Amino acid sequence: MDADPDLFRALGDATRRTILDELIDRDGQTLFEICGRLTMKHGLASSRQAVSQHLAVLEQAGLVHTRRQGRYKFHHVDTSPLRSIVERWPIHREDPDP
Amino acid sequence: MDADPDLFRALGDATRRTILDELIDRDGQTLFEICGRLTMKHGLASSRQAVSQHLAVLEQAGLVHTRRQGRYKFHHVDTSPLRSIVERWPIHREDPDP
DNA sequence: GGTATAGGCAAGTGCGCACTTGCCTGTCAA
DNA sequence: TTGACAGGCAAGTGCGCACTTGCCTATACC
Repeated sequence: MDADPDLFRALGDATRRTILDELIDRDGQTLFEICGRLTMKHGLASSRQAVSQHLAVLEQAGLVHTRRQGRYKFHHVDTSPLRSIVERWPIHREDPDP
Repeated sequence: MDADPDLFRALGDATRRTILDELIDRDGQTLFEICGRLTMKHGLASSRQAVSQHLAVLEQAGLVHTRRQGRYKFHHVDTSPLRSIVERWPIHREDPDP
């Protein structure tokens, strides 16, 4: 009945949504880069472990894919899971322009 | 930074998502109708108060509008708030058809 | 009027989840 | 090899949230 609870759970947290924003602004960041930008640009004093767990949730939802390279792990966004939302509840137009 | 936390909070619960499904299947239901259909069709033994609180969250998110008529209160879906999701994170195509 | 129906309000409870704390693994440069 | 750097794992904690419980208001039908 409910397709993917992981997707909605991932979107349920404000910090995770900001992480998505950051990854769209600059794709392929590492964990420490994301931590830094969250602190600098958004004033979110999130610890490294907190962000790491957030990224794990985003990855489980399929919104983020990871790529290992040496001791670095790059994170890439994938917005395609969001399509299931608008497919489940089609957005009817509000007739803004006559 | 974060436009509407209410929207994502509303979508975060599985019962609320099922309520949206039910209201799309049959718009303008009352509280008791929704309770009945949740129990019958989905096996969710949700109490009246629980569903009432769910509807309040959905209404606060703008996903449900209500219309009073006598002692009845009809609930109507409005999927337009979902547009902010795909506007915030545009869905790029996965090239499914070459 | 009286009663059943449809819904609302508010305090209390249990559990999931975000976050911390502490320690461990693996990679690169000196 | 040794140290710094990038990341992982697991147990513990605090709080928000879904749900219950109990009682109250208002509309409709007899």
